[in-house]
Amino acid sequence: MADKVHVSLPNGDRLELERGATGLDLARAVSPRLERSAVGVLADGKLKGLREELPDGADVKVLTFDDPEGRRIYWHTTAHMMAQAVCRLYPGVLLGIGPSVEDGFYYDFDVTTPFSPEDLERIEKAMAEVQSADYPITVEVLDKEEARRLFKDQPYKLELLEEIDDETVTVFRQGEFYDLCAGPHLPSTGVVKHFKLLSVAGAYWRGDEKRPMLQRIYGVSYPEKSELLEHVRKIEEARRRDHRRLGRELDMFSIHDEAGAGLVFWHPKGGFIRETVENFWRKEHRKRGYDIVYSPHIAKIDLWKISGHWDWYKDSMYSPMDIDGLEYLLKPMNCPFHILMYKSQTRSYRDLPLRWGELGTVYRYERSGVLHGLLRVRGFTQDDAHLFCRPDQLEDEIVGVIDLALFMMRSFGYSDYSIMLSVRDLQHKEKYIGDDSVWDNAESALVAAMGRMGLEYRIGEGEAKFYGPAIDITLNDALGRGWQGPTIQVDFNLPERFDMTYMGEDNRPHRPVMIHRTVLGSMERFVGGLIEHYAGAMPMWLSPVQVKVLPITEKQVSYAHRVKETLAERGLRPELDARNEKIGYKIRQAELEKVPYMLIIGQKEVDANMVAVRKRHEGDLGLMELGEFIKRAEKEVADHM
RNA sequence: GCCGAUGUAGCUCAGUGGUGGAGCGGCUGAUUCGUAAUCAGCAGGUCAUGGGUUCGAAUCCCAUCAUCGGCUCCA
Repeated sequence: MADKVHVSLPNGDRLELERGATGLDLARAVSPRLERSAVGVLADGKLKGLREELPDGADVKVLTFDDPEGRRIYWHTTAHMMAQAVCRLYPGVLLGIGPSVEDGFYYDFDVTTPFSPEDLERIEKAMAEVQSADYPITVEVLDKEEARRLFKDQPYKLELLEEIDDETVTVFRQGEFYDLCAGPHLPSTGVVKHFKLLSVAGAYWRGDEKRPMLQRIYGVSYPEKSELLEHVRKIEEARRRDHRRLGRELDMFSIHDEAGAGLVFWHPKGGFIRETVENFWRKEHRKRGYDIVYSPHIAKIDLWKISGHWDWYKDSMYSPMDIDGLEYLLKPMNCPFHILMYKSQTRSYRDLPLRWGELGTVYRYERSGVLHGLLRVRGFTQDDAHLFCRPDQLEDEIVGVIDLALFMMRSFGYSDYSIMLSVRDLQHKEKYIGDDSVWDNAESALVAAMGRMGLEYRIGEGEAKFYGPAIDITLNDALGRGWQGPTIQVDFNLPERFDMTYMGEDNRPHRPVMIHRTVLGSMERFVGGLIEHYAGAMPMWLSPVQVKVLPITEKQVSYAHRVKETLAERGLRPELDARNEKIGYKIRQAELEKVPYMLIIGQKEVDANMVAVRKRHEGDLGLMELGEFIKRAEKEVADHM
């Protein structure tokens, strides 16, 4: 047997190492820097720890914290360190699971008394001891019987153990701590440099609300202190942008105990934003061949029995109300109404496609614990639309919807998004309604549509609902956070249930395809998202107040008033602050209100018949003719800046 | 709905069993001021709601409602 092994690096280089060489040896051979920053290895696509032996002939990549997989190893080990600390402080604690997540890690514990924020500090201190002890992290392979004995006092671990198919399992040890874990992990606990525990919350064991509630501690860790500080700064930035806070401070909306949780009151300023969004939405839909319809807020329960919603979603619908001895429901969605309208006359193949949009207000019962500002409410207005088309029109319609969706996103300043196509699980075709060929055609129409538009997307196999494939777009906002954006859902079910038809060229009835789609989601959620995206500083076209006219003393008030009138006549939205306050005070207030422009009017401006322009966040732009400022402002409005 | 925390003036918060406070905001007055807070005075509270313990409750106990962080859920 040769005493050397060879591995290939990502850049194509081949490297010769002693047989038995580990990832750590490899990193050392490449560079001292890599040796310091290495956290794991990807060998032929499989994650390995740095202490594991490298297979001969493998394609290997040394992972650092900068690789997503490397980060996960780093965080996973930090989770173990936290568990070790918790075990030291709370003897008898039962361990749940402790994985890495998107931006950090957590570990679930079953403890008699829940953790308090002060406990987190104690646990951090104990973690620091684990860190400085720099325990080597070792792995051993046990057969299940040995593992059962090892974890005899850890019922949650025993449960996990029974679900593992292999005959053997791996256990990772660091100091006195050991955990059932697939790994991999860092070579020792000293590798983790900077960590912080962020929050504690209840979480059901295995996410099942019928199982015990465990205490989950979330945390994050980084190799560099500056990265940890940046992480904390980002959390604070998110707090600063919270639409609930900004919504109150900027007088946009309110929610009242007296009226009920999850029910939104739009104040004039928030109402303005919503109105502007809605008007823009209507105009764009008209341009693209949509008709706009209206439907009632309540209807007989039978309608939702036919649609199937009553069976599926009874628990999140409000109780029926009795009207003349018949049961009526507050509508949780608009689609049955649009279907009734469709069926109000015989449709010809020549009528299709029909595109009907509605800003439809719906009510859904959301459990009390999930309500959240504008983002999760009990009454909301969907920017709903239903398209009814022939199967051969599906692809074109999908292209049209995606194009509209992306146009709308761009118009509101979202340039970063990702797309998912949800299709059937081919292993379980029986779960889906509709013929195979209908599904095949629809799925390939969606694929073709995205191909035509040159879009990149992920495929979510088995993610489709039982009634049809879908396209979902996730937006990333200014902080890089994901938001649910446009959704496009093909539906084979409702046309069937309502027996919708159109007369074909062959003079026989055919089944139309139905597409549900929303581009903004709901007005509540969308405006809430906009507030956070722009941190409350809305662009000109969406700003309820665009210009604050600020006279320096009483002497300039009448001139300032004329300036304001002129702006208003040009269709801009000015406000005059003629209060008896110093100019610094008025400016400060206008800045806090996030008004895009301030026009400061002193004696100098009156004498010169000019205005001094100040831009939000930027400061003094100097003197301008009023006409010049108006041109600038109008351009900004038109460009959606 | 579940676990935990919280609820005091419009807002942010102090007040741990003995006569409810501050700053900001509001109102009034003075000041007439040049790019992020002028000064003074005044008003403003069923201490979330309901019950209980106590001579006495913002404070201790119970219930309810709501909010916050998560979990679960989201047609």
